[in-house]
Amino acid sequence: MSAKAGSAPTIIDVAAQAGVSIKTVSRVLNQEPGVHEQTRAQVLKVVAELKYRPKLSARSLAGARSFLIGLLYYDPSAAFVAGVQKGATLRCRESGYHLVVESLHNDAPDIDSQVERMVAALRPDGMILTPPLCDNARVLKALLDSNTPCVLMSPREVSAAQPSVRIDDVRAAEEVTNLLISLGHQRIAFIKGPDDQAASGMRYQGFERAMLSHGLAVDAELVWGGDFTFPSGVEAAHQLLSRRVRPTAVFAGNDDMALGVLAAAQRLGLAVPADLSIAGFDDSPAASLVWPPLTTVRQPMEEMARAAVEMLIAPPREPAEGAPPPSVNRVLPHELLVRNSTSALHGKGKRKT
Amino acid sequence: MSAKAGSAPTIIDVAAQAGVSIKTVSRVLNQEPGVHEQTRAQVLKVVAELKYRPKLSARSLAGARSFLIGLLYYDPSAAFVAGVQKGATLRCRESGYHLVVESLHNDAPDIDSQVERMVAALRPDGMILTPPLCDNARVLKALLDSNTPCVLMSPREVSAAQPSVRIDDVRAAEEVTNLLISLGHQRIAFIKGPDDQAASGMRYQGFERAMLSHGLAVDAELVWGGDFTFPSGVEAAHQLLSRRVRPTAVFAGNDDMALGVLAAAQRLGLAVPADLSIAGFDDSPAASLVWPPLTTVRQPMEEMARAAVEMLIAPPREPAEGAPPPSVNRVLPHELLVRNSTSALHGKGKRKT
DNA sequence: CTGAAAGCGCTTACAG
DNA sequence: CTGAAAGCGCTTACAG
Repeated sequence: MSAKAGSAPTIIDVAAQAGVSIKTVSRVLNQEPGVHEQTRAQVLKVVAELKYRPKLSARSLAGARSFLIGLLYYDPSAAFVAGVQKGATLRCRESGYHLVVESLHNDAPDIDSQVERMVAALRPDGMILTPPLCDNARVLKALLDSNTPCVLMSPREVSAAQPSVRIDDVRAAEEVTNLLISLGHQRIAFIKGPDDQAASGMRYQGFERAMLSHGLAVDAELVWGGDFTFPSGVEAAHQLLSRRVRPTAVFAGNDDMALGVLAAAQRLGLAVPADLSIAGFDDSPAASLVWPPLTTVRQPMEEMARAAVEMLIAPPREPAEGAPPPSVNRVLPHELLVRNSTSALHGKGKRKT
Repeated sequence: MSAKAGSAPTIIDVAAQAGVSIKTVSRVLNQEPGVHEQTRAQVLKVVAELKYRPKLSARSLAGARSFLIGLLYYDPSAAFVAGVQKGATLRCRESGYHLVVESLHNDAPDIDSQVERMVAALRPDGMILTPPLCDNARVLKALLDSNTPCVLMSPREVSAAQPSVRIDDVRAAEEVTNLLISLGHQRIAFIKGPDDQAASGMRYQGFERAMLSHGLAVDAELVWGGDFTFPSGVEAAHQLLSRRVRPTAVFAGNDDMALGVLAAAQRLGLAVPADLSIAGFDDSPAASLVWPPLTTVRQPMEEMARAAVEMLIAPPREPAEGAPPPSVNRVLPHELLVRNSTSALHGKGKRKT
């Protein structure tokens, strides 16, 4: 009564061996209620003996779920994606799901068709979008049309209709700025990211808010528009450091640009942080691979990805009586990493706030 | 005769609309020979009109292929994985395949069971393994037992029985060393990677070979054992730079360690490359995000991944009469990137070789 | 608490 | 060059 040699056991083999119907085996495997405890134990025993593993394609074809979660990403945010992917695959594994990744080009003219083809073939139970794809209207429309649930990671706009996971970029940028101010810095330069990235504006907002709340003016001469790349950080540094009165600190909207500032400063013979404090944002791998290591903000990528997967595989149910409705827009705590690229201005020490 | 509103069209809808049997539709879609050109055109037209997309789960269940390629990776090699993943997903898309990724911990006690579960559920048509998983005996055995074809990327050992893709690490390390020697350096230090990583030994071999072939001795005092991490590069630098006669150049077995040397040198007040030349290996993202940018070796990750996918979806057929058998162990060309972290020794200029 | 039947949407032999 | 039938291995209603 055992499986034919050579081919993997099927649910029929398990049912026969356990002396039950395949429906009962299915119930046990899917943790459906209403199976006698003894029956359940017996089925589980046979499953273990036979090393039976339900075939995803059969489950997917017959049922309403595919046990597949899709992850769409666009290369530039590679460091961002690494953490996301780790958290997502681990969380998927815990629930018998699998992660299918797809690398897209944000500017591809047929990007919607690429997405449409992917979901039509795979029928994933959900999709995770990372920036800048999570702000791409054509991608979002293709997903909406195909009725695929998705969670956006750090999207530009948050709406009740669209589940998302993010950190509070404004608050985090405010904290970085407060740190610099508390170190005695007043002429603080800011390097913005590109306008088409959601984080750019939010981080600038946080910078501005902190400056104003400390009665410090935001000098337009000390705000430079970069594009989140290393070379644009180098250029920004050359511009900002040639001002009549030089800034004593530079806060770059992301680490790559901060690294550009660091490289430029070192090339110009400036000591960091003695002559210039530098802060970034993201805690990219390189941030701790330079000297001095960069003061920056860490986003909990893994945890954010886990949260995203959870929202997809266990869609929020009707909240219990009186319980608060589960939020579809989650904000996870970030972490301010104070490292050696920032220090007190001219030995003035920590200023009272 | 059109598909029921709301649900996606099936092969039956296409067949009805085109006035042929589903078998003929299947033939056209799978590019099987022996379909009248007019029939083919008609089917294709209806497919386009209906936006019909075959469902992967149905094809997979009925047929011998799953159209899924698995990518197994272990975090530390994150930078390596990014390129691999991009190449793999793009190549997969060209052939209607999809990439399922799984993040594993190389030391997990149940790693073989994790792999076994994954392949049993997914039945991928092939698997790509990156270091160090491609050298993990338990992973390889689990895959062999399940009869899943796999391609190893840069494995420690190459065998005719096991398809692989890699670069010539020995030759590349030799070239880096030759570069340093041609710049006039003679006291060249080398930082090895950990013994359990295949690349460590090969890169050291290349270093040694180049030194010996130029009549230069490999001074045991100038060889340090690191572990491919940034801190181990820092430590190596402190050790190597405190030797009675200091090295004028350091060749680190990978970029992370080279970055550690760079950071340590800068902290010690040494000018790079004027006082010390530094070379790495891998062209990690950070290698060009520091000042000076690192001289290093680029592995063509994307191309390697594309090659791996190809070996998996189009298994080598019987070679044509007289044609050379397609190699299952491909070696792709690397690229020596000479950047600013290396320069001629004390202005001695390029020495004739 | 349990099961017999139908069906998901394709491909595989097989036949003509 | 084309098609009718069976079947892949599960889940879904439905019935008891």
